[in-house]
Amino acid sequence: MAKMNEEFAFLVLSIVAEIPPGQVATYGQVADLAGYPKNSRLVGRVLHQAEYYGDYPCHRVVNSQGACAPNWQRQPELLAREGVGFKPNGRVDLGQFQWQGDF
DNA sequence: GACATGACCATAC
DNA sequence: TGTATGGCCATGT
Repeated sequence: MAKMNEEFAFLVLSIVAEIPPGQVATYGQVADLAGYPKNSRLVGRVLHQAEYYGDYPCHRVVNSQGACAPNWQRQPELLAREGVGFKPNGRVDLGQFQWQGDF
């Protein structure tokens, strides 16, 4: 498919690709950087299709709670491999690993 | 074309 | 602090 605004998708993917290893970004953050602070849902949409668009570190994007995709078991594993630490509750420590690359 | 769903976020109580 | 509600937009049926 990939019929959504490629502009938005490209921005999101570009931002995701700019996330350094060992760090993560939230959907809202990526959406804001992409210029659509309200379209955080579309970020998830794009990320879901990210592999369709190409190879992007979509696993470095988590929700506001620092939790990974509900049905994506691979994500925490990839993040852990990147060096991202997880809390006992299974969520990423945003206060320590959230990407601050654009502020 | 309309309805329901979703890898969500922000606000309100 | 935790739950509840509204809003945004694309996708699939």
